[in-house]
Amino acid sequence: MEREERYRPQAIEPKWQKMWQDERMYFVQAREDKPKFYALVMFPYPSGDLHMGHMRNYTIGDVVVRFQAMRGYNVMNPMGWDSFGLPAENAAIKDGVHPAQRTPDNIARMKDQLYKMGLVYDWDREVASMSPDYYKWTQWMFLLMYRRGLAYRKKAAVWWCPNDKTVLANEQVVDGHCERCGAEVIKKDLVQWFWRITEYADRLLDDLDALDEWPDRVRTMQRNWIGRSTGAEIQFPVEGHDAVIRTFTTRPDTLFGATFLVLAPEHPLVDEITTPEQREAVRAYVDQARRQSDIERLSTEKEKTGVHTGAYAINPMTGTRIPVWIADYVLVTYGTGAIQAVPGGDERDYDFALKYGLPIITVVEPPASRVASAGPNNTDPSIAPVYKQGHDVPVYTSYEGTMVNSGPLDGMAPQDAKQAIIQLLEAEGKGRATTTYRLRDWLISRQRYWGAPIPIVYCANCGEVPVPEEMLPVVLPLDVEFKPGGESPLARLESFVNTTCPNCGGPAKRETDTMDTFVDSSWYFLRYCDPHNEEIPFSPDLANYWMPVDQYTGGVEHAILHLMYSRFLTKVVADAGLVNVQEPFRRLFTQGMITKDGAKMSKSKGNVVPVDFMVETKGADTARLFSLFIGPPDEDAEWSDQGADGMFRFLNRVWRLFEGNVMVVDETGAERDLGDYSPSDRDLLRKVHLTIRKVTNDLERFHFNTSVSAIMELSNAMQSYREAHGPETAAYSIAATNLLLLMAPMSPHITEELWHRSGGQGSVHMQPWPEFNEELAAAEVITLVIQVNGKLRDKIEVPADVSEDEATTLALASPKVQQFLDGGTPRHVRYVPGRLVNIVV
RNA sequence: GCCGGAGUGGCGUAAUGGCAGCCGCGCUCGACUUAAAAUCGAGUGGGGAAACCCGUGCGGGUUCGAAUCCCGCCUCCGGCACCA
Repeated sequence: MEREERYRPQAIEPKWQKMWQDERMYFVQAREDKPKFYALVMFPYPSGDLHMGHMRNYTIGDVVVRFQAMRGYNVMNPMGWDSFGLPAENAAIKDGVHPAQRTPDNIARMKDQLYKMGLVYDWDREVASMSPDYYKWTQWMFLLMYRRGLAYRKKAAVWWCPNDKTVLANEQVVDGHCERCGAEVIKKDLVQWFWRITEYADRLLDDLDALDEWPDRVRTMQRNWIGRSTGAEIQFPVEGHDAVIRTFTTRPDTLFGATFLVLAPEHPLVDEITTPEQREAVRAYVDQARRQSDIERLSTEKEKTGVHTGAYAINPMTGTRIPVWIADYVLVTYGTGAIQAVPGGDERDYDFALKYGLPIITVVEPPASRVASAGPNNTDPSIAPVYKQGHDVPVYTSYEGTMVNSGPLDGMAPQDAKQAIIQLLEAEGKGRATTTYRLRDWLISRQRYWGAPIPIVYCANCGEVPVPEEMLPVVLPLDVEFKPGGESPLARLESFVNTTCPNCGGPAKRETDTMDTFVDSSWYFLRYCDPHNEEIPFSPDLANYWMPVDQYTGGVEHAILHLMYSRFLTKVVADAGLVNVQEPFRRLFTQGMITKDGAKMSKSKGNVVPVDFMVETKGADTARLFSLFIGPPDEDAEWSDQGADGMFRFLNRVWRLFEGNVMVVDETGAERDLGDYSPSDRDLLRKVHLTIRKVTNDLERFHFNTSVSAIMELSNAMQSYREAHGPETAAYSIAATNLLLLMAPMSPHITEELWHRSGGQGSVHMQPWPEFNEELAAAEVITLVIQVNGKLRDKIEVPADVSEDEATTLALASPKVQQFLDGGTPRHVRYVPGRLVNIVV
């Protein structure tokens, strides 16, 4: 290599990018002679420009791909575009450029940026959700759902974003605000399309247990979101009416303590049972509840309020007449929208009972030990009974204790009483065991333009008719006025709306809502397996070969929405026999954000570090390596231009390690006897093999920051060796070869360049991953730490195979130890082989 | 309130029962240079002249030995939250 030539990434990176692309190095087919590895990074929304925050994600994915390919896997690494969605439509409204025009431009720009970062994809598998070739099959998925009874239309109170002028799924509402634009959402009664994800709630929950290569955080979030609780539904007849109020409770054992019922203000029976005397008060309360924003209403700080309907219900076990109230702390959307209030066993009911003077009965007597250990100042009713406002009956919510005042349940433990009362209720037809979920059905219709049309027509004769498969796709028309106005812009396009019924041929109207873009992204990983199939969404054989995704990488912000919808769709597709995996993503990695000036990079904040800038000034390898080195990849990290400069300096040092006549070797292991190496050769080879072990383990476990630091240590060792012995030794060649191989997945260009310059055959990326050699890594001399009373006092060099007796004798002979022994004898000596001697005096 | 996760030099971090601070940033000094940049070298937790002492959010505990394990707090981040 020319001595004077400097490292100029701009001169070498494009050359190798072109080579990887021209040689189709990462384009793959299903084959049986190699194990498969499906690597996937969440496909991006094509907003146009990528910054280093995005690049951390794609770099991680690329390292996985190149690493697993070197390890001999048949690696599929596809890329595509989540190209339907609101931002393009909103931009179109603002400046008149049609999304169908703008989006391909954005895709081209982003593709170029991915290319310049040296990211390698199988571009033959590229998909874009906006393409009719793709959304034809998204519509097919809708029909599959419809056929299986999982797609239905109903009028419901749904979340509406007044800014984006569309409905939102429950999952897209965060703290009462639109997940996308941040506007406060409101409730509207609308007829909408839903997918019955609740039917899969149990499977979605139970199968989480088997996803042991997912972060616990994500699994916990999904568990919370599904929110399964088991209990009982109990029927309370209303006095003087045919109506029966059904309540849901997780504590049916406390039924004998139910002294009133509470309905949500929106409960359908409210009007029917309210007495004339209470009509005015009830109406006022309902109005007031409706006017409140959900944020106000759901505040736990607020004092509980309610009003008596005037009606009474009968406690089915005691026969007691108990009043029926309405209160806004009961939610119409959860359980049955009605509860049995047990003030003695529930703090909310207790507060409510105290405020309105309702009766309180103790049904669970706590063990004396609990009361004693909680002490007199306890304020937590889940620990011990609490007497609020000096009332003589306490509230106590724990399961521990004995049933009292509960007829046949008296003396039982609450857990046993729970089973017993359910049996009694079921025997008498007054209730049943049941399970409820926090999870709601997935609202998939949107009143917006830039999405896949829902393939349904409405016929005056036949009613709701699914568009037959052979007539797909229902093409999204381009000549549309996309100003939103509360209904889909498609509704104003008569040429789209008016059609004929596929059933009877009579006049019909098309559904004008489009699908939530999360539908598009819930199955794209299946399409990648067989992206050009024109007959079916994907061939089951190919999907069965590639699925599941072995490594899925993306942002934790998708922990609930995208990841749960994808799991749901995969299960439905599996139930239909199209693929034989129940879970789409075997291993999940959620990477942290890169911040700049303490905030997420965004154009509006002006704190982005653009890809083009990084590539032009320091090169793709520096950008890649620094984004891996910046910190643990699952945590957020702050971008530092100075840190990136440091990484550029490191690559310059690596470059200079190859100055002079440095040759890489084909066999990366030792091809000579250990005895032929000098002691400093052996030291270098030891470092090489320790680094092979460290980097291999770290890349498997996604500890990229520590692999980079291990590689830096190796390069420092090579630098020292080179100064003493020059670069033309066998040991140095072996070190140089392994340095390039270990760095190749992370900094692919410089390694490819140096590999070729140093006589390497073929691409560095097609070489086998280096093997760790235990023998070469073994040390002949080790440093033994000597502690006195657990504190470091001395270090001695000893042969690696030193015996305990020898080590102990050497340690006791240390002058430092003698000083601390002060003439006495040690009380105790502990030897940890190969590590330390601890002397207790 | 409940459930997770995290608190270590000036900064990003490393060490998950055995040498606290690897690697890097920054900083200081030195070499090269007319000079600067680049590069290279030395140093860099605090105190102390040194021996040594102190030090991983706070308080206790287990252990020969604790950043790491246990108990009790504090702070920050994320999720859920009047969910019956």
